[in-house]
Parts: sequence; C-alpha cells; structure tokens
Amino acid sequence: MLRFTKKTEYALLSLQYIASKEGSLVSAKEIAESIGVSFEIIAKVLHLLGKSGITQSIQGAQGGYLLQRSPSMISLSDVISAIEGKPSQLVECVTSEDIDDQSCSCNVYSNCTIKDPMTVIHNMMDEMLTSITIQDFMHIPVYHTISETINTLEQ
Amino acid sequence: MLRFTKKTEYALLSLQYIASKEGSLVSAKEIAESIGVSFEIIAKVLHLLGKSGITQSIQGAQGGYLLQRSPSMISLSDVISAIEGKPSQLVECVTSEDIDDQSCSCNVYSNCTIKDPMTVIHNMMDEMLTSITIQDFMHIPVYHTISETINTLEQ
DNA sequence: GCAATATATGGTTAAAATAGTCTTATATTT
DNA sequence: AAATATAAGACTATTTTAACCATATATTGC
Repeated sequence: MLRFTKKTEYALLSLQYIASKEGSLVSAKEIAESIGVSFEIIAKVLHLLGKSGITQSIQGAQGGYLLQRSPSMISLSDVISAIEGKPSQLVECVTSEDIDDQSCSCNVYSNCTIKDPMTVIHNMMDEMLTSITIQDFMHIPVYHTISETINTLEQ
Repeated sequence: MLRFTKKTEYALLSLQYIASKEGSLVSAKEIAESIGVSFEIIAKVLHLLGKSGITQSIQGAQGGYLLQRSPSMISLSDVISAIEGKPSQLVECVTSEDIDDQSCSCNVYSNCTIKDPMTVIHNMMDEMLTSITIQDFMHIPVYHTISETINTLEQ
C-alpha cells in the first residue's frame, strides 16, 4: 500500500527521541514509555538500528542507546534499510544496488516494459529518502511542495 | 515495505498497453495475454480503473477498453488511488485530503511528534506521484536523479 | 431469438507480510 | 549476588496481498 511499516515509524520516533537527548544514554524502556508502545518492540527496533551502525548500545545496568553519528547524517533511507534488512524496492526487480546488473525475477512477462520507467521512479524515491534525515525530524514546519522543501533544506 | 502492489503494476502495464494501441478498443483477454497474467486479474484491475474514470469500457462482443483521457493526463497517483480505493498514505494519519483537518487515529502516542515531518514527506511523495504519468511509461530512458528527470520532463 | 463474446462483480482461498508478545541469554553496575 | 539493561530468537495473531472461481449482465452478429 506504499506505506511505512510501524517498525519504521517506531524507529523514527526512537531516533528523534534519542537525538533530542543530545548525547546522553537513553534506555529502551524510557523510549518505549515516551512513545507509548511496548518495551519489547522498541528493543527490537533499536537492536536492528544498532546492527546497521545507526545507534550504539551500551549493555548492562545504566546502559542504553545513543546515536553513532549526527542526526543530519542518518537518512530515512538508512533507517528503512536497517529495519527491513535491505534497501527499499518499489518493485521487485529494481533496487538501489547494481541497477544495471539486475535480472527481473518476476516470470510473468518475458519482456518487462515498465522496468525502465520504474527505475526512474525508484531513483527519484531513493534520492528523496536519502535527502531526508533525522535532523529533519527535529523541528520543521510543514511545506507542501518538493521545491519549497528543497529550498528550505538547502538554506 | 514501501512497494507498489502487483495490482498497481498490472494497472500500469495495462494502461501502457492500451495507450500503445492509440484509441482502438482493447479487450482484457488481449491485455492479459500480452502481459502474461490471468484474464481474471486484468479484468478486475481494468474494472477498478473504469470506476475511477481512467478507462472507459464498452461491454458486449467486440467490446473492450480505452483511455478516457490522454496518457499525459493520467498520473501514477491517479492509478494508485483507483486501484487501492484511496490516495496513498505513507503513514496512517496523513493523507492528501484535508491535511490540516486530520486527527491521528493511532492511539499509541497522545502527542505525535513525527506528524509534521511525515506530512512533508507525504507531500513530496504525492508531488512526485502526481508528476509521473502514463506518458512517462511510453518510451523513456533511465535517469538517475530527480533533477535530471525533472529537467527532461520539462523539455 | 440465440449463441458467442466481453465486461461486471462478489465470494473464496492461499500465501505472505506485519505486528506484537513471550522467553531466554548475555553483559554491566552496584 | 542482585538489579538493570541489551541481544536474539521463537511464536502467534492479524492484516494485506494475490490469485482463482463462479455467476450475472450487456452487446454483437447470425
């Protein structure tokens, strides 16, 4: 349905929360309570973010999580990849990796006629998801067009 | 997973096929065979496209489908809305309609802190999906950035 | 009128993805 | 040793997606 998963949503909320604490260790329990979802889910999400090097975790009592790089260096694309285990794929046969070297695994049509336009769309989407970072989740007003947003982000 | 559904994919393939026939009636059977999927699915997809006024159908023998407007006036956003019955929603609480008048139906957090940035992302995505039309599915090469693509589309 | 062709529409089923919970193990601090 | 906190996998329920099946309706042409 072209929708972010709940896990991605929780990841963004968690990263936003950690970023707002600017460098101090934050526990999964604290984040879960702040967001209002179960501890287990937040722990799982933070674990996934850690495996991808987005967050750093300190085990043990008084442990917790912190960001491995600044909010402006963590893109939405990074978060989606971390949560889903792979880069986003609008269609099965087009990924961010080795675009020219990809064979269509869908066997329904021998000669795919939408792969090229789909690749264009994928690239546009990818560029967009890469341009948005956790920093943009800190305090930004609502814009209504790409150009307005790009102008603002470039300032 | 932020992926187009198969139905949307079939819809795009069907519309591309109908557009390539430039005005002549095309049957669901012909489209299904051309794409390589079952007749029933294509019939259902075409029916959905018809209900949204994208295609026009002529019933009975020698009947079929044709486009109700030119390929350049049918956006990807239109197609997704037609197939899914509603505009795309990246997150539950942000839609294209009445953005300022929407209440968050998710009850997990009383005070949603990502709605504004999500609305920005939704608007960017929406603008992108609206800017892409069936015409772009006819014969276009592969570009790799938004700016390249926008430049080309504007020519 | 009737057979053939084609769309219209709803129901059913199977598979896959998503969401959430539960359990156990491991690490660190006090 | 107890308390705190992350690590990681198993398990279940729900929802979405995908595909198929069956029947109804409309039009053409003989």
